[in-house]
Order: sequence, then C-alpha cells, then structure tokens
Amino acid sequence: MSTPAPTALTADKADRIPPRQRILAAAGELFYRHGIRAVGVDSIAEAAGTNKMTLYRHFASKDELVAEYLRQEAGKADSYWATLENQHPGDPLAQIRAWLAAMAAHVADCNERGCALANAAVELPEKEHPARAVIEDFKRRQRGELIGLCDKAGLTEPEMLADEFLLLIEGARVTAQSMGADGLDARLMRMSEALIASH
Amino acid sequence: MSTPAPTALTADKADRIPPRQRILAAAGELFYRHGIRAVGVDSIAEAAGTNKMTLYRHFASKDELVAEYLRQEAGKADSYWATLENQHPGDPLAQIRAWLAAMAAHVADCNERGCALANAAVELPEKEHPARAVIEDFKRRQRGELIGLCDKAGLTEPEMLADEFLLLIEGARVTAQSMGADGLDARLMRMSEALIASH
DNA sequence: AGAGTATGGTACCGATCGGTAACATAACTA
DNA sequence: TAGTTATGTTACCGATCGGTACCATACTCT
Repeated sequence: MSTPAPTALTADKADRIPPRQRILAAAGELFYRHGIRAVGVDSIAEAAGTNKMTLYRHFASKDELVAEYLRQEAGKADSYWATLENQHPGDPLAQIRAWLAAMAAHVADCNERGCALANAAVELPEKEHPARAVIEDFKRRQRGELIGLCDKAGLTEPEMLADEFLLLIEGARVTAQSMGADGLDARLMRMSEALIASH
Repeated sequence: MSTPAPTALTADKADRIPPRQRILAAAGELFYRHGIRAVGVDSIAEAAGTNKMTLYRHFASKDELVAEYLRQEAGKADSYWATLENQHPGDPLAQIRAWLAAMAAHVADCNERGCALANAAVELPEKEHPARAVIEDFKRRQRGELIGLCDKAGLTEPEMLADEFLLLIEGARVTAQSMGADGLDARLMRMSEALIASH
C-alpha cells in the first residue's frame, strides 16, 4: 500500500540508486536544459527526490556540483573515443567519419542544446570558477584525440584539420541554438568530407 | 562644495547623457562581461549612475532590457555591412575578406567573449523570452547579408559558403572562450582563404 | 512665475538565492 | 542488540532577486 508500484519511472527515493547519483543525474538534466545559473539547488534536490541537506552532504557547494556535473559530461565524451575504436578497429579514418556523423546527429537533434562544456564556458566567465579547469582540460583532451586520429589516418596537417573539424562542429552546435538545426547536419557532413578530401 | 569637480571620468549623473542611454550602456557592459543571468538590475542602475526606479521607468522589465541590449548589439553588427561597402565599394570579395578579418580580430581579442547574441541564446533557452526573437532575426539577417556578398562575388554555392563561414566564425568565437584564442585567428584566416579558393 | 514632467532617493515587497543547524529515522555493521 | 553512519525533514539564516510606492527635487516649457 505504501509503495504504489515499483514503476522505476520517477527518480523516487525508493529506488536503490544512491542519492549522490540521483542528485548528479537531476542536476545534469536541469543544468543542461535550463542553464546553470537558472537552476537553484532546491529544484535540483527536489528533482532528485531528496532535499538540500543531503545535497550539501555530497557536494561542498553549488559550484562544486557544477564542476562534478561537467566532469561527468566530459567523461561521457571521453569514453566515446574507445567506442569508436571498437566499432572501427584500426581504421582511424572511419573513426573520424563516425565521430563527425555522431556530432552531426547531435546537432540535428532538437532536444540537444549544444556542448554542455562549451555552454558552461559561456555562462561561467569567472576564471576562478572550479568549472573552468574542467572545461579547458576537456577541450584540450578532445583536440588531442582528434589530432591523433587525423595523424594516424595519414591526413596532412593533422592539427590544422582537427581544428577545422572542431570549429565547424562547435559552430554548428551553437548556431543550432539560435537558428535551428534545419539541414545543418547535412551541410556539416558535406563540409567535413570536403575537408577530408583536401587533406 | 557640493559638486566635487566635473571630472567627467565616472559616468556620473552630471553628464548630459540621458539616463536611458547610460542604463543601456552599463547593461551592455555588464551583461557581456559577466553573463545576463549573473547581473542584477541593482548593479546595472548603480553602474549607470542612477537607481532602479529610473531604470524601470524606461524598461518594462529586466527581460525587456535584455532584449533592448541585444537589439543594440545587433544594430552595431548590422551597420557594419554598410561600413564594408564604403571601404571596398563594388568589391564584394574584398568586403568578405574584410569581414572575415574583423571577425578573426574579434576572436583574437582577449577582452572579447564571443558573439553577444549567440551567448544570450545559450543563456536564455526559454522560447518565450523576448530576446529569442531578436537573436533569431539577427542571425537570419547576418546570414542573408553574407550570402548576398558571396553571390555578388560570383562564388559558387553562395549559401553553402556563407554557412561555412558562419559556422567557422561562430565555432572560433565560442572555442576561444574555453581554450583561449592562441593562434586561432591565423588559423581562421587560412581556413577562410581555403574555402574561398574552393568556391 | 507656474505647471507638468523627468529624475533621484529611500524604503519596502514577496520570493528566491546558496548554505546551515538541529533532530528524527532509517540502514548497515559489529 | 547496540552503535554507527547515511538519509530525510523542518526550520532557519543573511543576502539578493526582480519589481514598486511614495516623496522630494530638478528641469523644461509655456
């Protein structure tokens, strides 16, 4: 009678998921959807099916929670390189193409709101914010991985090419937020192929 | 004794500049530097050398002030196309190159924090916000102007090329916020020239 | 000079912000 | 079973949020 049904739909506290993970998941959703500064800790705790006190037992401050949220997002993106290697073992060019296609799909997805890390950089300009280090480290790693792939694929000027890809993708993700993603993914893939051909 | 000295250094109320302009100027500075949500109306009024009451006599709400701020920024960018036409009359390709160079300079400028309109789009995802219409209109106009120049310059696939430019620039401006602008402007110019050559 | 208007100053509103104290209740562990 | 730890609950803190009422100036225009 007490437990209505183990629906597992809502992130209710009855779930076996520990509160720290629930908080992080709820914060991720809200931060990404509405923006970091637009979301208060109260609403995060509520969405996580817990309360503010428990939140502050796991995170020293909102800023630290933000940093952890970004670490989580960075980790997801980082692990994707290994997935690509598994899908196209020993074929760096195919990995690059798959990565570009995945990015184009992100751009085309109406539910997406760009790169969480890049958005955070726009919203948190203070250099002292703990999130800044997370963002910069991630962007550096991402660039390094992509340069490595371009290099292994035997493409000329791998650094230049990787930067071209990154600028194009980043531009597309932010443009989609202000102009919509109408046909942007197809355009993105065409441009990418042209870049590959020219290297 | 009362007036210490007409220093004209601070944006003091003694200036002949009407409060509405002072408020808009102060809001522009603060919004761009620290982010829209990070700036309260009190601090805007104070920076403008006036008070909150006068601010609300000129702007119906903070959201409306934000929209007006973005209209102002859009207007500046819009008027730049005429400047380009004056500097290189009848030479659309030179105008494109000058525009690209100006954008690269923006990217390289450490005091810049990307496109004010694009940043606002990241910070204000709510579709009902009065700023959204301003942003979308501006981006559409910008794209139209650039397509027109590419077309008049006799470049092939002017729409495609304009989108390539826009994505590249937008990507560079947001990337500069998370990775610094280290050599990004030179890279940007090289990529732009390659794009022009291929069209 | 007088009337109307624009601005400044102050105090205030309810709501929310990030963050905490104190206490009760679980849950796990020895 | 006793003790410890993690979690939930409630109430609260000072500060700030966007927004407003009220009144005193100051300026402008007839």
